[in-house]
Amino acid sequence: MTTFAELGVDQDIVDVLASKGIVDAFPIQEQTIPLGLPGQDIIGQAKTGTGKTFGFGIPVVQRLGPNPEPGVKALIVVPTRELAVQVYEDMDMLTSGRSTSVVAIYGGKAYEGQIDQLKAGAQIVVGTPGRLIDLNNQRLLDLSSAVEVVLDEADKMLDLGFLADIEKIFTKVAPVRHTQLFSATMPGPIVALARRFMSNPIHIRATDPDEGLTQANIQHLVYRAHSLDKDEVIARILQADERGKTVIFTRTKRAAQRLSDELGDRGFNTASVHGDMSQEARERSMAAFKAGKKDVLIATDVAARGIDVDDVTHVINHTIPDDEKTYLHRAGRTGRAGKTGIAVTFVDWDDLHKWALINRALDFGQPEPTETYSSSPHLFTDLNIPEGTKGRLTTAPRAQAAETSKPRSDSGSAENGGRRRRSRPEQSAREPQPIAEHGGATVAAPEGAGTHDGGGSEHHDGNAAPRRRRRRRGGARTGGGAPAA
DNA sequence: AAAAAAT
Repeated sequence: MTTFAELGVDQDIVDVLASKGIVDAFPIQEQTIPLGLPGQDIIGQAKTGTGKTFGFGIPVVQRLGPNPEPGVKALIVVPTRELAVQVYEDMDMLTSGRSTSVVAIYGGKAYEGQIDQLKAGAQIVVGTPGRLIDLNNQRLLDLSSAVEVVLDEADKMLDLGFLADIEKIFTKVAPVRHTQLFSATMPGPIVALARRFMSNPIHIRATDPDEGLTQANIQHLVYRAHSLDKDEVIARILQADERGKTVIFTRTKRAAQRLSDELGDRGFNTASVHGDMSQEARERSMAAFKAGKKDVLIATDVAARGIDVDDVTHVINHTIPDDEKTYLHRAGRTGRAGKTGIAVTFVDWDDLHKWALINRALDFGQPEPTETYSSSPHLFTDLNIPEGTKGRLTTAPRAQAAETSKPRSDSGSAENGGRRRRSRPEQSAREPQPIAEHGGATVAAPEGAGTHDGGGSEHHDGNAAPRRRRRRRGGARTGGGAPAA
Protein backbone atom coordinates (compact mmCIF):
# COMPACT_ATOMS: atom_id res chain seq x y z
CA MET A 1 0.00 0.00 0.00
CA THR A 2 1.16 3.48 -0.80
CA THR A 3 0.26 6.49 1.30
CA PHE A 4 -1.09 9.67 -0.22
CA ALA A 5 1.96 11.52 0.99
CA GLU A 6 4.17 9.14 -0.98
CA LEU A 7 2.15 9.92 -4.10
CA GLY A 8 3.08 13.59 -3.84
CA VAL A 9 -0.14 14.84 -2.33
CA ASP A 10 0.15 18.14 -0.41
CA GLN A 11 0.32 17.92 3.35
CA ASP A 12 -2.94 19.77 4.05
CA ILE A 13 -4.82 17.30 1.85
CA VAL A 14 -3.01 14.38 3.45
CA ASP A 15 -4.06 15.75 6.84
CA VAL A 16 -7.68 16.13 5.84
CA LEU A 17 -7.77 12.58 4.54
CA ALA A 18 -6.05 11.29 7.66
CA SER A 19 -8.65 13.01 9.82
CA LYS A 20 -11.20 10.83 8.04
CA GLY A 21 -9.12 7.74 8.64
CA ILE A 22 -7.93 7.60 5.03
CA VAL A 23 -4.20 6.99 4.79
CA ASP A 24 -3.51 4.37 2.16
CA ALA A 25 -4.29 4.95 -1.49
CA PHE A 26 -6.33 2.50 -3.54
CA PRO A 27 -4.77 1.13 -6.75
CA ILE A 28 -6.61 3.52 -9.08
CA GLN A 29 -5.40 6.41 -6.90
CA GLU A 30 -1.83 5.10 -6.89
CA GLN A 31 -1.90 5.01 -10.65
CA THR A 32 -3.72 8.19 -11.57
CA ILE A 33 -2.66 10.71 -8.92
CA PRO A 34 1.03 10.78 -9.91
CA LEU A 35 -0.04 11.32 -13.52
CA GLY A 36 -2.85 13.74 -12.80
CA LEU A 37 -0.76 15.99 -10.58
CA PRO A 38 1.55 17.09 -13.43
CA GLY A 39 -1.44 17.49 -15.76
CA GLN A 40 -1.53 14.32 -17.81
CA ASP A 41 -4.91 13.74 -19.50
CA ILE A 42 -6.36 10.52 -18.16
CA ILE A 43 -9.04 8.02 -18.99
CA GLY A 44 -9.28 6.25 -15.66
CA GLN A 45 -11.05 2.95 -15.35
CA ALA A 46 -11.44 1.01 -12.13
CA LYS A 47 -14.09 -1.18 -10.61
CA THR A 48 -17.00 0.21 -8.67
CA GLY A 49 -16.26 1.38 -5.16
CA THR A 50 -12.48 1.51 -5.51
CA GLY A 51 -11.85 5.21 -5.07
CA LYS A 52 -12.09 6.92 -8.44
CA THR A 53 -13.37 10.20 -7.02
CA PHE A 54 -10.17 10.93 -5.12
CA GLY A 55 -8.25 9.65 -8.13
CA PHE A 56 -9.28 12.72 -10.08
CA GLY A 57 -10.34 14.99 -7.23
CA ILE A 58 -7.01 15.25 -5.44
CA PRO A 59 -5.08 16.36 -8.54
CA VAL A 60 -7.80 18.89 -9.35
CA VAL A 61 -7.59 20.50 -5.92
CA GLN A 62 -3.84 20.44 -5.78
CA ARG A 63 -3.29 21.80 -9.27
CA LEU A 64 -5.39 24.89 -8.50
CA GLY A 65 -2.87 25.76 -5.82
CA PRO A 66 -3.50 26.67 -2.19
CA ASN A 67 -4.92 30.12 -2.93
CA PRO A 68 -6.60 30.21 -6.33
CA GLU A 69 -8.02 33.46 -7.65
CA PRO A 70 -11.80 33.76 -7.48
CA GLY A 71 -13.64 32.31 -10.49
CA VAL A 72 -14.30 28.91 -11.98
CA LYS A 73 -11.08 26.98 -12.56
CA ALA A 74 -12.38 23.44 -12.39
CA LEU A 75 -15.50 21.72 -13.72
CA ILE A 76 -16.65 18.24 -12.77
CA VAL A 77 -19.66 16.97 -14.72
CA VAL A 78 -21.79 14.09 -13.43
CA PRO A 79 -24.96 12.38 -14.69
CA THR A 80 -27.31 12.78 -11.72
CA ARG A 81 -28.13 15.40 -9.14
CA GLU A 82 -27.48 13.06 -6.23
CA LEU A 83 -24.05 12.27 -7.56
CA ALA A 84 -23.42 16.00 -7.89
CA VAL A 85 -24.19 16.37 -4.19
CA GLN A 86 -21.93 13.49 -3.28
CA VAL A 87 -18.96 14.60 -5.38
CA TYR A 88 -19.48 18.13 -4.11
CA GLU A 89 -19.16 16.82 -0.56
CA ASP A 90 -15.97 14.93 -1.41
CA MET A 91 -14.43 17.97 -3.06
CA ASP A 92 -15.54 20.18 -0.22
CA MET A 93 -13.78 17.82 2.17
CA LEU A 94 -10.58 17.78 0.12
CA THR A 95 -10.48 21.57 0.05
CA SER A 96 -11.33 22.09 3.70
CA GLY A 97 -7.73 22.97 4.52
CA ARG A 98 -7.46 25.70 1.91
CA SER A 99 -9.32 28.72 0.63
CA THR A 100 -10.65 26.99 -2.48
CA SER A 101 -14.43 26.86 -2.55
CA VAL A 102 -16.72 24.39 -4.25
CA VAL A 103 -20.27 24.76 -5.55
CA ALA A 104 -22.80 22.20 -6.73
CA ILE A 105 -24.80 23.29 -9.78
CA TYR A 106 -27.81 21.13 -10.61
CA GLY A 107 -31.50 21.34 -11.37
CA GLY A 108 -34.54 21.00 -9.18
CA LYS A 109 -33.16 23.54 -6.77
CA ALA A 110 -33.43 27.28 -6.38
CA TYR A 111 -31.07 29.24 -8.58
CA GLU A 112 -30.33 31.80 -5.96
CA GLY A 113 -27.92 29.94 -3.70
CA GLN A 114 -26.00 28.51 -6.61
CA ILE A 115 -25.68 31.90 -8.29
CA ASP A 116 -24.58 33.51 -5.04
CA GLN A 117 -21.80 30.99 -4.61
CA LEU A 118 -20.65 31.55 -8.18
CA LYS A 119 -20.64 35.30 -7.64
CA ALA A 120 -18.67 34.78 -4.45
CA GLY A 121 -15.93 33.30 -6.62
CA ALA A 122 -16.22 29.52 -6.27
CA GLN A 123 -13.33 27.87 -8.07
CA ILE A 124 -14.57 24.29 -8.34
CA VAL A 125 -17.95 23.54 -9.93
CA VAL A 126 -19.58 20.14 -9.67
CA GLY A 127 -22.74 19.85 -11.72
CA THR A 128 -25.20 18.17 -14.03
CA PRO A 129 -25.34 19.24 -17.68
CA GLY A 130 -28.74 20.93 -17.85
CA ARG A 131 -28.27 23.51 -15.14
CA LEU A 132 -24.63 24.08 -16.10
CA ILE A 133 -25.66 25.02 -19.63
CA ASP A 134 -28.62 27.00 -18.35
CA LEU A 135 -26.44 29.18 -16.13
CA ASN A 136 -23.80 29.43 -18.79
CA ASN A 137 -26.44 30.69 -21.25
CA GLN A 138 -27.53 33.24 -18.69
CA ARG A 139 -23.93 34.38 -18.40
CA LEU A 140 -23.98 33.55 -14.74
CA LEU A 141 -21.45 30.75 -15.13
CA ASP A 142 -18.26 31.55 -16.97
CA LEU A 143 -16.49 28.37 -17.96
CA SER A 144 -13.82 29.94 -20.14
CA SER A 145 -11.27 29.78 -17.35
CA ALA A 146 -12.00 26.16 -16.44
CA VAL A 147 -8.63 24.53 -16.94
CA GLU A 148 -9.47 21.38 -15.01
CA VAL A 149 -12.29 19.37 -16.55
CA VAL A 150 -13.56 16.00 -15.36
CA LEU A 151 -16.31 13.77 -16.65
CA ASP A 152 -17.30 11.40 -13.89
CA GLU A 153 -19.19 8.31 -15.10
CA ALA A 154 -17.67 9.37 -18.39
CA ASP A 155 -19.18 6.67 -20.58
CA LYS A 156 -22.61 7.76 -19.41
CA MET A 157 -21.82 11.39 -20.08
CA LEU A 158 -20.78 10.51 -23.63
CA ASP A 159 -23.89 8.40 -24.16
CA LEU A 160 -26.52 9.60 -26.60
CA GLY A 161 -28.70 11.18 -23.96
CA PHE A 162 -25.91 13.45 -22.77
CA LEU A 163 -23.49 13.74 -25.66
CA ALA A 164 -24.89 16.94 -27.19
CA ASP A 165 -24.74 18.71 -23.83
CA ILE A 166 -21.21 17.51 -23.19
CA GLU A 167 -20.07 18.64 -26.62
CA LYS A 168 -21.52 22.04 -25.91
CA ILE A 169 -19.82 22.24 -22.53
CA PHE A 170 -16.47 21.36 -24.07
CA THR A 171 -16.81 24.34 -26.42
CA LYS A 172 -17.13 26.60 -23.36
CA VAL A 173 -14.22 25.46 -21.20
CA ALA A 174 -10.61 26.54 -21.64
CA PRO A 175 -9.12 25.11 -24.86
CA VAL A 176 -5.85 24.37 -23.13
CA ARG A 177 -6.74 22.36 -20.11
CA HIS A 178 -6.30 19.22 -18.07
CA THR A 179 -9.04 16.71 -18.90
CA GLN A 180 -9.86 13.56 -16.94
CA LEU A 181 -12.53 10.95 -17.70
CA PHE A 182 -13.39 8.32 -15.13
CA SER A 183 -15.74 5.36 -15.02
CA ALA A 184 -15.89 1.70 -14.14
CA THR A 185 -17.09 0.99 -17.65
CA MET A 186 -15.38 2.36 -20.74
CA PRO A 187 -16.45 0.66 -23.96
CA GLY A 188 -13.95 0.92 -26.78
CA PRO A 189 -16.07 3.14 -29.02
CA ILE A 190 -16.59 5.55 -26.12
CA VAL A 191 -12.85 5.72 -25.49
CA ALA A 192 -12.34 6.55 -29.16
CA LEU A 193 -14.98 9.25 -28.94
CA ALA A 194 -13.53 10.61 -25.73
CA ARG A 195 -10.19 11.30 -27.35
CA ARG A 196 -11.82 14.14 -29.29
CA PHE A 197 -11.99 16.10 -26.06
CA MET A 198 -8.57 15.19 -24.76
CA SER A 199 -4.96 15.61 -25.64
CA ASN A 200 -2.79 12.49 -25.67
CA PRO A 201 -4.77 10.82 -22.93
CA ILE A 202 -3.41 7.80 -21.19
CA HIS A 203 -5.87 5.01 -20.51
CA ILE A 204 -5.37 3.67 -17.00
CA ARG A 205 -7.06 0.42 -16.10
CA ALA A 206 -6.61 -0.41 -12.46
CA THR A 207 -7.75 -3.95 -13.08
CA ASP A 208 -6.20 -7.09 -14.37
CA PRO A 209 -7.69 -7.52 -17.85
CA ASP A 210 -8.10 -11.25 -17.22
CA GLU A 211 -10.09 -10.49 -14.17
CA GLY A 212 -12.92 -8.81 -15.98
CA LEU A 213 -15.00 -6.02 -14.56
CA THR A 214 -16.98 -7.74 -11.89
CA GLN A 215 -16.03 -7.17 -8.32
CA ALA A 216 -14.71 -10.34 -6.75
CA ASN A 217 -16.22 -9.39 -3.43
CA ILE A 218 -19.76 -9.20 -4.75
CA GLN A 219 -21.68 -12.44 -4.91
CA HIS A 220 -24.15 -12.57 -7.76
CA LEU A 221 -27.39 -14.52 -7.53
CA VAL A 222 -29.84 -14.75 -10.38
CA TYR A 223 -33.40 -16.04 -10.17
CA ARG A 224 -36.11 -16.67 -12.65
CA ALA A 225 -38.97 -14.50 -11.58
CA HIS A 226 -41.93 -15.82 -13.53
CA SER A 227 -44.42 -17.53 -11.29
CA LEU A 228 -42.64 -15.87 -8.42
CA ASP A 229 -44.17 -13.31 -6.13
CA LYS A 230 -41.29 -10.89 -6.19
CA ASP A 231 -42.72 -8.66 -3.50
CA GLU A 232 -42.93 -11.62 -1.18
CA VAL A 233 -39.48 -12.92 -1.97
CA ILE A 234 -37.97 -9.48 -1.60
CA ALA A 235 -39.72 -9.13 1.74
CA ARG A 236 -38.04 -12.36 2.79
CA ILE A 237 -34.66 -11.14 1.69
CA LEU A 238 -35.19 -8.02 3.74
CA GLN A 239 -35.87 -10.16 6.78
CA ALA A 240 -32.63 -12.05 6.40
CA ASP A 241 -30.15 -11.61 9.15
CA GLU A 242 -26.75 -10.21 8.41
CA ARG A 243 -28.35 -7.61 6.23
CA GLY A 244 -27.14 -4.08 6.31
CA LYS A 245 -28.60 -1.52 3.98
CA THR A 246 -30.29 -2.66 0.78
CA VAL A 247 -30.81 -0.93 -2.54
CA ILE A 248 -33.62 -2.24 -4.74
CA PHE A 249 -33.63 -1.24 -8.40
CA THR A 250 -36.71 -1.16 -10.59
CA ARG A 251 -37.03 -0.41 -14.27
CA THR A 252 -39.56 2.39 -14.02
CA LYS A 253 -40.34 5.28 -11.74
CA ARG A 254 -43.83 3.93 -11.15
CA ALA A 255 -42.53 0.52 -10.14
CA ALA A 256 -40.13 2.15 -7.71
CA GLN A 257 -42.91 4.10 -6.10
CA ARG A 258 -45.25 1.12 -5.95
CA LEU A 259 -42.65 -1.17 -4.41
CA SER A 260 -41.61 1.46 -1.94
CA ASP A 261 -45.21 1.90 -0.82
CA GLU A 262 -45.77 -1.84 -0.68
CA LEU A 263 -42.68 -2.59 1.39
CA GLY A 264 -43.42 0.40 3.56
CA ASP A 265 -46.90 -1.00 4.18
CA ARG A 266 -45.30 -4.28 5.16
CA GLY A 267 -43.40 -2.45 7.84
CA PHE A 268 -40.02 -1.98 6.27
CA ASN A 269 -38.05 1.17 6.69
CA THR A 270 -38.05 2.31 3.09
CA ALA A 271 -37.06 5.39 1.19
CA SER A 272 -37.23 5.89 -2.53
CA VAL A 273 -35.52 7.96 -5.15
CA HIS A 274 -36.64 8.47 -8.74
CA GLY A 275 -37.20 11.23 -11.21
CA ASP A 276 -40.88 11.76 -10.47
CA MET A 277 -40.07 12.97 -6.97
CA SER A 278 -39.31 16.53 -6.02
CA GLN A 279 -35.63 17.22 -5.63
CA GLU A 280 -36.23 17.98 -2.00
CA ALA A 281 -37.80 14.55 -1.44
CA ARG A 282 -35.00 12.86 -3.37
CA GLU A 283 -32.38 14.44 -1.19
CA ARG A 284 -34.32 13.67 1.96
CA SER A 285 -34.41 10.00 0.93
CA MET A 286 -30.71 9.88 0.20
CA ALA A 287 -29.81 11.59 3.46
CA ALA A 288 -32.02 9.26 5.49
CA PHE A 289 -30.56 6.23 3.74
CA LYS A 290 -26.99 7.38 4.23
CA ALA A 291 -27.65 8.18 7.87
CA GLY A 292 -29.18 4.76 8.41
CA LYS A 293 -32.60 6.12 9.37
CA LYS A 294 -33.89 4.11 6.45
CA ASP A 295 -32.25 0.86 5.50
CA VAL A 296 -34.06 0.07 2.26
CA LEU A 297 -33.75 2.34 -0.75
CA ILE A 298 -35.96 1.68 -3.76
CA ALA A 299 -34.59 3.43 -6.80
CA THR A 300 -34.62 3.71 -10.54
CA ASP A 301 -31.33 3.82 -12.36
CA VAL A 302 -30.92 7.37 -11.12
CA ALA A 303 -29.07 5.70 -8.24
CA ALA A 304 -27.26 3.10 -10.33
CA ARG A 305 -24.04 5.02 -10.76
CA GLY A 306 -21.53 6.45 -8.38
CA ILE A 307 -23.67 6.66 -5.28
CA ASP A 308 -21.55 5.65 -2.31
CA VAL A 309 -23.33 4.57 0.85
CA ASP A 310 -21.59 2.68 3.63
CA ASP A 311 -22.76 -0.74 4.65
CA VAL A 312 -24.95 -1.59 1.68
CA THR A 313 -24.85 -5.38 1.89
CA HIS A 314 -27.55 -6.18 -0.65
CA VAL A 315 -28.47 -4.92 -4.08
CA ILE A 316 -31.69 -6.35 -5.46
CA ASN A 317 -32.61 -6.04 -9.10
CA HIS A 318 -36.39 -6.21 -8.93
CA THR A 319 -36.14 -5.97 -12.70
CA ILE A 320 -33.05 -7.03 -14.57
CA PRO A 321 -31.27 -4.08 -16.16
CA ASP A 322 -31.04 -3.75 -19.92
CA ASP A 323 -27.34 -4.08 -20.35
CA GLU A 324 -24.21 -5.27 -18.63
CA LYS A 325 -22.96 -1.80 -17.85
CA THR A 326 -26.06 -0.92 -15.88
CA TYR A 327 -25.89 -4.31 -14.18
CA LEU A 328 -22.33 -3.67 -13.13
CA HIS A 329 -23.03 -0.18 -11.82
CA ARG A 330 -26.15 -1.24 -9.92
CA ALA A 331 -24.41 -4.19 -8.32
CA GLY A 332 -21.54 -1.88 -7.52
CA ARG A 333 -23.62 -0.03 -4.93
CA THR A 334 -22.52 -2.86 -2.63
CA GLY A 335 -19.11 -4.42 -2.15
CA ARG A 336 -17.43 -1.04 -1.88
CA ALA A 337 -14.05 -0.21 -0.41
CA GLY A 338 -13.12 -3.83 0.08
CA LYS A 339 -16.33 -4.93 1.75
CA THR A 340 -18.39 -7.85 0.55
CA GLY A 341 -21.90 -7.72 -0.83
CA ILE A 342 -24.64 -9.64 -2.55
CA ALA A 343 -26.44 -8.77 -5.76
CA VAL A 344 -29.72 -10.58 -6.34
CA THR A 345 -31.37 -10.33 -9.74
CA PHE A 346 -34.86 -11.41 -10.75
CA VAL A 347 -35.27 -12.27 -14.39
CA ASP A 348 -38.79 -12.02 -15.76
CA TRP A 349 -39.93 -14.36 -18.49
CA ASP A 350 -39.67 -11.70 -21.17
CA ASP A 351 -36.21 -10.65 -20.02
CA LEU A 352 -34.30 -13.90 -20.30
CA HIS A 353 -32.44 -12.53 -23.29
CA LYS A 354 -31.14 -9.71 -21.13
CA TRP A 355 -29.74 -12.19 -18.68
CA ALA A 356 -28.10 -14.01 -21.56
CA LEU A 357 -26.53 -10.77 -22.70
CA ILE A 358 -25.26 -9.85 -19.27
CA ASN A 359 -24.06 -13.38 -18.59
CA ARG A 360 -22.06 -13.30 -21.78
CA ALA A 361 -20.74 -9.77 -21.50
CA LEU A 362 -19.59 -10.16 -17.92
CA ASP A 363 -18.20 -13.60 -18.60
CA PHE A 364 -20.10 -15.20 -15.80
CA GLY A 365 -19.72 -18.43 -17.75
CA GLN A 366 -23.21 -19.66 -17.02
CA PRO A 367 -24.97 -21.54 -19.80
CA GLU A 368 -28.36 -20.33 -20.87
CA PRO A 369 -30.75 -20.84 -18.00
CA THR A 370 -32.83 -23.79 -19.02
CA GLU A 371 -33.38 -25.40 -15.69
CA THR A 372 -35.29 -24.58 -12.63
CA TYR A 373 -35.09 -26.08 -9.24
CA SER A 374 -36.86 -25.36 -6.06
CA SER A 375 -34.99 -24.04 -3.13
CA SER A 376 -35.38 -23.49 0.50
CA PRO A 377 -37.88 -20.88 1.59
CA HIS A 378 -35.19 -20.04 4.07
CA LEU A 379 -32.78 -19.40 1.29
CA PHE A 380 -32.37 -15.77 2.06
CA THR A 381 -32.25 -16.12 5.78
CA ASP A 382 -29.37 -18.52 5.37
CA LEU A 383 -27.25 -16.16 3.39
CA ASN A 384 -23.78 -15.79 4.66
CA ILE A 385 -21.56 -13.54 2.72
CA PRO A 386 -18.46 -15.54 1.94
CA GLU A 387 -15.21 -13.77 2.30
CA GLY A 388 -13.37 -12.90 -0.83
CA THR A 389 -15.57 -15.05 -2.96
CA LYS A 390 -14.53 -15.12 -6.49
CA GLY A 391 -14.94 -17.15 -9.56
CA ARG A 392 -17.28 -18.14 -12.26
CA LEU A 393 -20.89 -18.93 -11.99
CA THR A 394 -21.52 -22.43 -10.83
CA THR A 395 -24.05 -24.60 -12.52
CA ALA A 396 -27.31 -24.94 -10.70
CA PRO A 397 -27.37 -28.15 -8.68
CA ARG A 398 -29.11 -30.77 -10.75
CA ALA A 399 -30.16 -32.92 -7.89
CA GLN A 400 -33.01 -30.58 -7.30
CA ALA A 401 -33.76 -29.73 -10.88
CA ALA A 402 -37.40 -30.00 -11.76
CA GLU A 403 -36.83 -31.13 -15.30
CA THR A 404 -40.47 -31.91 -15.63
CA SER A 405 -41.82 -28.80 -14.10
CA LYS A 406 -45.24 -29.17 -12.73
CA PRO A 407 -47.90 -26.60 -13.08
CA ARG A 408 -47.67 -24.37 -10.13
CA SER A 409 -49.78 -25.18 -7.17
CA ASP A 410 -51.58 -22.02 -6.79
CA SER A 411 -53.33 -22.38 -3.51
CA GLY A 412 -52.66 -19.88 -0.79
CA SER A 413 -48.95 -20.27 -0.95
CA ALA A 414 -48.40 -16.83 0.45
CA GLU A 415 -50.52 -17.63 3.43
CA ASN A 416 -47.72 -18.99 5.49
CA GLY A 417 -44.97 -17.32 3.56
CA GLY A 418 -41.60 -18.65 4.49
CA ARG A 419 -43.04 -21.29 6.70
CA ARG A 420 -43.86 -23.64 3.93
CA ARG A 421 -42.19 -26.97 3.59
CA ARG A 422 -39.44 -26.72 1.14
CA SER A 423 -37.27 -28.60 -1.25
CA ARG A 424 -40.18 -30.03 -3.11
CA PRO A 425 -40.32 -29.30 -6.78
CA GLU A 426 -44.08 -29.67 -6.63
CA GLN A 427 -44.24 -26.72 -4.34
CA SER A 428 -41.74 -24.62 -6.08
CA ALA A 429 -44.02 -22.44 -8.06
CA ARG A 430 -43.80 -19.40 -5.89
CA GLU A 431 -40.41 -20.00 -4.46
CA PRO A 432 -37.27 -18.43 -5.74
CA GLN A 433 -35.75 -20.45 -8.52
CA PRO A 434 -32.08 -19.73 -8.71
CA ILE A 435 -30.63 -20.11 -12.13
CA ALA A 436 -27.13 -19.10 -11.32
CA GLU A 437 -24.72 -18.10 -8.68
CA HIS A 438 -21.52 -16.25 -9.00
CA GLY A 439 -19.16 -16.21 -6.14
CA GLY A 440 -18.40 -19.79 -5.42
CA ALA A 441 -20.55 -20.48 -2.40
CA THR A 442 -23.57 -22.64 -2.79
CA VAL A 443 -26.29 -20.56 -1.34
CA ALA A 444 -29.29 -22.60 -2.21
CA ALA A 445 -29.00 -25.75 -0.18
CA PRO A 446 -31.41 -28.14 -1.80
CA GLU A 447 -30.49 -31.20 0.17
CA GLY A 448 -29.07 -30.08 3.46
CA ALA A 449 -31.37 -27.18 3.99
CA GLY A 450 -32.83 -28.78 7.05
CA THR A 451 -30.09 -27.58 9.31
CA HIS A 452 -31.50 -24.14 9.39
CA ASP A 453 -35.05 -25.10 9.97
CA GLY A 454 -35.54 -23.68 13.37
CA GLY A 455 -39.23 -24.36 13.45
CA GLY A 456 -39.85 -20.96 14.90
CA SER A 457 -36.54 -20.55 16.60
CA GLU A 458 -35.40 -18.00 14.12
CA HIS A 459 -35.35 -14.41 15.03
CA HIS A 460 -36.31 -13.43 11.56
CA ASP A 461 -39.48 -15.33 11.34
CA GLY A 462 -41.70 -12.98 9.57
CA ASN A 463 -43.05 -11.12 12.52
CA ALA A 464 -40.58 -8.41 11.86
CA ALA A 465 -42.95 -7.11 9.29
CA PRO A 466 -46.68 -6.92 9.56
CA ARG A 467 -48.18 -9.15 6.93
CA ARG A 468 -50.61 -7.73 4.59
CA ARG A 469 -51.25 -9.80 1.57
CA ARG A 470 -52.02 -8.20 -1.64
CA ARG A 471 -52.06 -10.36 -4.67
CA ARG A 472 -50.20 -9.18 -7.61
CA ARG A 473 -51.76 -9.84 -10.93
CA GLY A 474 -52.47 -13.44 -11.76
CA GLY A 475 -49.24 -14.33 -13.42
CA ALA A 476 -49.82 -18.07 -13.40
CA ARG A 477 -47.51 -19.49 -15.92
CA THR A 478 -46.21 -22.94 -16.21
CA GLY A 479 -42.53 -22.66 -15.62
CA GLY A 480 -39.90 -24.97 -16.85
CA GLY A 481 -38.91 -25.42 -20.40
CA ALA A 482 -36.20 -23.47 -22.04
CA PRO A 483 -37.62 -20.23 -23.28
CA ALA A 484 -36.78 -18.91 -26.65
CA ALA A 485 -33.97 -16.44 -26.26
C1' DA B 1 -37.97 1.68 -24.37
C1' DA B 2 -36.73 3.84 -19.72
C1' DA B 3 -34.22 6.99 -17.17
C1' DA B 4 -31.53 11.00 -16.63
C1' DA B 5 -30.93 16.12 -17.32
C1' DA B 6 -33.34 23.13 -17.42
C1' DT B 7 -37.86 25.62 -16.48
